Amino acid sequence: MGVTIKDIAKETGFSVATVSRVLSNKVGFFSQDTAAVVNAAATKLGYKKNMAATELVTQKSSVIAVIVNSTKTNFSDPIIEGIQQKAAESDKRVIILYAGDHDATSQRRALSTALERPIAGVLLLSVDLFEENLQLLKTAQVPFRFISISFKDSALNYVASDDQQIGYLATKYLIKMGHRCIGLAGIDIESSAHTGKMRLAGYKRALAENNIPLQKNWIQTGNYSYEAGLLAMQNYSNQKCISAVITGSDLVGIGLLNQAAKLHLSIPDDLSLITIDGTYLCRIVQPQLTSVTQDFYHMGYLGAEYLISDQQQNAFTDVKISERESVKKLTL
Amino acid sequence: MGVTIKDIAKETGFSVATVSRVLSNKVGFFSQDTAAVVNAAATKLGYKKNMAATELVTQKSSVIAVIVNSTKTNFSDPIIEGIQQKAAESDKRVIILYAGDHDATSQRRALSTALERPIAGVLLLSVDLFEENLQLLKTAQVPFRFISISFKDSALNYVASDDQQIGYLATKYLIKMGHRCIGLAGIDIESSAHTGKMRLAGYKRALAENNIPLQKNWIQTGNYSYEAGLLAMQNYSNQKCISAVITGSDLVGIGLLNQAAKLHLSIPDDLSLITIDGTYLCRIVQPQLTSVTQDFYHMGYLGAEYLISDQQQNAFTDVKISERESVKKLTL
DNA sequence: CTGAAAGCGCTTACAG
DNA sequence: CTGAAAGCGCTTACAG
Repeated sequence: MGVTIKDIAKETGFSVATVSRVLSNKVGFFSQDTAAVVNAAATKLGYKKNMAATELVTQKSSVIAVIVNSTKTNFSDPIIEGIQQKAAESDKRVIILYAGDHDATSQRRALSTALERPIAGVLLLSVDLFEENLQLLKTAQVPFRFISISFKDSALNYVASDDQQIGYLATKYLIKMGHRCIGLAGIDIESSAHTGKMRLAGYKRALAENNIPLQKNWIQTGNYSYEAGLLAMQNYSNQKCISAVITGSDLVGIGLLNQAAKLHLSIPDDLSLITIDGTYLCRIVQPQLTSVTQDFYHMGYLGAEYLISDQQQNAFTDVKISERESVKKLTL
Repeated sequence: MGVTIKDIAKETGFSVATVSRVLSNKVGFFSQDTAAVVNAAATKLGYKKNMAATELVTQKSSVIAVIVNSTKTNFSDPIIEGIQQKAAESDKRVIILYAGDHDATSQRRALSTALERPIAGVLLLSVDLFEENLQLLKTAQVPFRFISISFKDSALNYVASDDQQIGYLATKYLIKMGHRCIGLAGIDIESSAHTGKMRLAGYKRALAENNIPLQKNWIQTGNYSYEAGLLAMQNYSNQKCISAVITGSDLVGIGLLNQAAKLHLSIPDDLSLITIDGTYLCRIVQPQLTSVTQDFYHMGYLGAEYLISDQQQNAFTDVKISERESVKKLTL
């Protein structure tokens, strides 16, 4: 339908080969005069290159497919920005595919959409791939890398935060602030959930190092959602000992915050809160939430960089404590 | 690199034509026996169709490109879900392109990425296209439609909320609740900003119908951001008359809410708030924000439907008042 | 510097 | 029901 190089060839009298050469700027293969004529014709006719054809013949593509969970969490945006930045620097394009919310069918659909055309690689943003879909990806002969999710077996490449360190840092910070009864809420520690288990391990390590015996019901598992936060706070409300809680995501933290208010508990006077993620949500609630902040932007940037340069090793991006208003220093 | 129909032809002894026919399920053009053999070989070899090639020859595509602003607003998710739903029903695929935040360059990059390959159409989610990029889109010979943004001139097709009605409904609701000094905050009413001007028009109409003379500083313009909300509240704080404010987005509403707290003003006791959008953010702040709620999911669904079926008319999706906790009934 | 030709992976009249 | 052949829009050795 659109105008093709054939049209330009006809218009200018040059062959399609020559037209192709100037349009794809194969320097040294055409004169400036020719270039001028061809380019003029191209803009005159409103030519737009059909990359699909180019990709077919060159057998390579400059598009990176990013698969994202349409999850309730909200940190994909800075990751994607980081990816876009790196992609722009490397002259790659990026397309984004939504993989639903832990739904095998829509996960497969997203993956197929990406894999059914030539692509430079795929980046998976905190998507927990079903086994069948992982196989699909592996057989595709396309480089891929996970972002914001890490794995036990290092067969799968990733760029993520060190979840053990996150759990450790959060706990140590709270201890430093004088807390000794510390909850951990809203994380998933089922067998396949590496993230939650690592955070738990870091939490336990910090506790152990400070000779604090872990009480069983300090841990309130959940799926990182707002509702999980609500529920966790409900469960903590009859444990008077607890003076601080680490929450698995900003939304969990906000859930605790709001449920606490309902219970007439004041944050941080009656209960301190430190949340994991540190997205903008921390700053739009009252009180603002202190957080272990992940460097999502850099995670995306680095993930794209590793994918593009075909590096094989994994990487952890930095995390840091962002002190805001939800943790109270206890003086004994 | 991957396995092609040629490989399957070789493997099975059939011609590529026959292989193609069974693989793309041209019923009636092959026997069940043949199909069985070919399909077996396909799965055995791990065949994956190269849609780029298919699109090249058939001159059509089943992918819809969705261009989104990587804006601070957060209503794209339900819109995209609606699009995905309709796309799945119609056997279309969807790819998403980020167009930056009102940045001409990254807008063009997103558009080019979409337009440089065969696509079924493009959907633009509240992206305010620069003139040059609009021209690019128009010359592409591809159907397109805007979502969540409407236009004065109906040359451009859209599915959106009726912004005039939004402004009108919000104002009327507040009046019904006994308010007569009503602010309007965080909207953009510059010359090119149709959305803001329509909301303002609705607001003015409701005021006029109730014989309320509009005071000039009731209107605090802004760019729909959290910061705009903060600033607007600051500006309202010396206008004791104002008893209620309509905010241009949920983030603006939250900005007002938090700035009010800083000023020791209690919502809704000292000031009522109704916000426009009604995303999940309204439910995770305290008090929960009453809103004029837009039907983003349906907006996406309908936008995709109109695009696919090539309808030319515009459409408004429903809006409704969701009563929560931020508006107080004034009894005179 | 330029053109004719082959080919990327697929589809589809046309002929059998 | 099946195959040979042309062609989608491009690129790139090869020859000049």
